[in-house]
Amino acid sequence: MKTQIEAIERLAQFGVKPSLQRIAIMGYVMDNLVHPTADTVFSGLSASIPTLSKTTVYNTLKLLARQGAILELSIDDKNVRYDANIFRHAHFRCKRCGGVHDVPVGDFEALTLKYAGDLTITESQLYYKGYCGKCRANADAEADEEAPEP
Amino acid sequence: MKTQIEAIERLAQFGVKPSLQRIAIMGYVMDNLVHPTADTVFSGLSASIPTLSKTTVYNTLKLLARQGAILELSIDDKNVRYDANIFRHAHFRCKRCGGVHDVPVGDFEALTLKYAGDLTITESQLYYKGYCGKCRANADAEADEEAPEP
DNA sequence: AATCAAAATTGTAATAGATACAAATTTGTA
DNA sequence: TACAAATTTGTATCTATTACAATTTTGATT
Repeated sequence: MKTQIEAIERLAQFGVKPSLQRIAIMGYVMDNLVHPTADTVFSGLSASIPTLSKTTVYNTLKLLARQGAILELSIDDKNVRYDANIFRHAHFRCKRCGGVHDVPVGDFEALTLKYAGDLTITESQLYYKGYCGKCRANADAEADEEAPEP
Repeated sequence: MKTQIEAIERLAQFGVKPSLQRIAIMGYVMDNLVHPTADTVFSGLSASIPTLSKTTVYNTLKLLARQGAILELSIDDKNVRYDANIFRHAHFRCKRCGGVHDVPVGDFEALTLKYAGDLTITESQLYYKGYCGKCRANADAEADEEAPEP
């Protein structure tokens, strides 16, 4: 982990007491900005921390999200995904391969401060869905196979 | 169901062949704009259609969403929710009671037409999270009990 | 250093939403 | 009426997540 110190700092910044496991989990999410699931985090760390429990990973990720140290994404129907990039940005999910990508959005900020009736808004997420370049190409190729154009 | 004809029309509009079950499911989602889950739809219909299978409900809702006749919301970590209101609007989820509400958003439109690199965007959803009025009040009351102010 | 309570971690068992799949039924057409 | 295609059903299964009790670690106090 190249950001161990940063992980500890991030924990401190959001009021989370640093333990071996918490530092490792925070560090993993900061190092792997591919929106990992709890299972991915567990798999990635269990080699270096053989005693690590999956429950700890689940609990810690939820704790970190609750404290605001990471983002919890619900863009994936199946798995909750986590993101250490807490700067305002949107997410895209390919409906074919399931890959989740960051999408910078300029005026997202304008939409996030709204107050709607008696609802107190604490966070906001903008999700896009569609097809990534690779899957787009594959889908086109398959469509050609079904109805070949001479 | 007061919108049976509208349900059939909606199915036709999005290229879904009407069957007894599909009409009922489409109609239920149109009549109950509370973002029901598959289980809610099943419970709501199984009285009037005793033979209805839960698998049919899951499959049909997925089909309707795929065809664009309804929206599939992933705002709830636990359950997928469905919305027959296919006009552009945002959603709010209370982190305490789990209730999902509609939030009209004016310039959401501006964010949805973006094209990001090689990503082909087919849909976009804006989610807000926080506390609804009722839960906000309850949370405040509980906070007072813990640290009473004389 | 020794003690002890609080906090954190672990492991197992259970829950529940969703899906796979094959059998049964319905539909539409020849 | 016959028959293939489409739809529905029911059961079994999968898997992400949580509950919970036991164990371990931490940190303060003597």
